[in-house]
Amino acid sequence: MIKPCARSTKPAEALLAWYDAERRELPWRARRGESPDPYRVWLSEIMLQQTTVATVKQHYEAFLSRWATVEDLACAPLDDVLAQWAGLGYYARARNLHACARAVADSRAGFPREEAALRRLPGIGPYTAAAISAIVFDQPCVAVDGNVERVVARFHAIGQPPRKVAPLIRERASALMSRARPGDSVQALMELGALICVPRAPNCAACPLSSSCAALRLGAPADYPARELRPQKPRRRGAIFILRRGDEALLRRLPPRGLFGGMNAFPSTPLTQDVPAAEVSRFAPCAARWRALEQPVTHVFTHFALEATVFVAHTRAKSAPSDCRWAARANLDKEGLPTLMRKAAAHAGLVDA
DNA sequence: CAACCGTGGGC
DNA sequence: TGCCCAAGGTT
Repeated sequence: MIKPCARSTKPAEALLAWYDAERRELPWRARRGESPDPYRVWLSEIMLQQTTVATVKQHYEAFLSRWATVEDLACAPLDDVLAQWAGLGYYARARNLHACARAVADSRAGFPREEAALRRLPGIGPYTAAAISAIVFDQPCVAVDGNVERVVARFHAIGQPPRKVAPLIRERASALMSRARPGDSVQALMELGALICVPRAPNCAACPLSSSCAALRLGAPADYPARELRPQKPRRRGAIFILRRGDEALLRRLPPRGLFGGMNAFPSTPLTQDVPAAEVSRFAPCAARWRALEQPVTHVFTHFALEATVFVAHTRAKSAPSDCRWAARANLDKEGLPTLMRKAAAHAGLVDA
């Protein structure tokens, strides 16, 4: 923590007062006067990585009721955790979540308090380590997420993209925190970014920091933070192969890592490569009378857009290619599918959209 | 360290 | 519609 000069105390206090009055009740947030549960906060922080509060709310309660403690989660089979995670995206998070639960449960000491110790656990990076240490254990850690970057960049009218001036952002964020209440200070900064200092049209009239905000003084709060140049998103083509055996079994292939790593998936062309229609057939899992569905499925990932033709075929063969396995059609929902694969299954009339 | 890794919603 | 953004981490 940076020792504050007298002038920086004021915005920090104003921010805390605003937070005390306006904070949302969230499923993972301790109520006033109650102490936070490390497991609940950790689980929420992992889910919230690059994921909106609205989306997390749809998955959080079900996850928590299925595994109420970190020990419960540690005992669960990884496949169950991945299935429960289906639809949330960034599936490496689920594998790291499970590995982290096992590490914490094995330690017999619960979650560590210190930022450095938290940082060593799988799936916990700089932001999450600081957030957990501050929120759960009220340690004076500075957690810088996208919200905090935006609030600080505006408050100080910082012209460079946040990634290029990370140490400065961190120092300025620290100056906006109260030494007396680190956990609430961290949450207050993020809450301000989520509710008031929002990306497009910030509600400066309702902002507790407006009287000292440099970007507002310049008349252009929405111009901060500076945007990074983004390369254009490539468009890729490919195919997804759904092989049916009678009415009850479907062929699956589980990518070991990378895109959809560990997740239930149908055989496909390598989706991270562009495969023109004329070349997709050589990626079919076996020879069969493949029928292409009329409309391709489209799906937009973070770093590329995909248009995939869905092929369907029937077989009576009981054997499966070495890297594939047969799985019951009835288990599709229970086992969980990534959204792209769910789209393909829905296209083929196998599940509801 | 830049690339990779999902998904949904807002405008 | 296409782009931006969301409580980022890993390699």
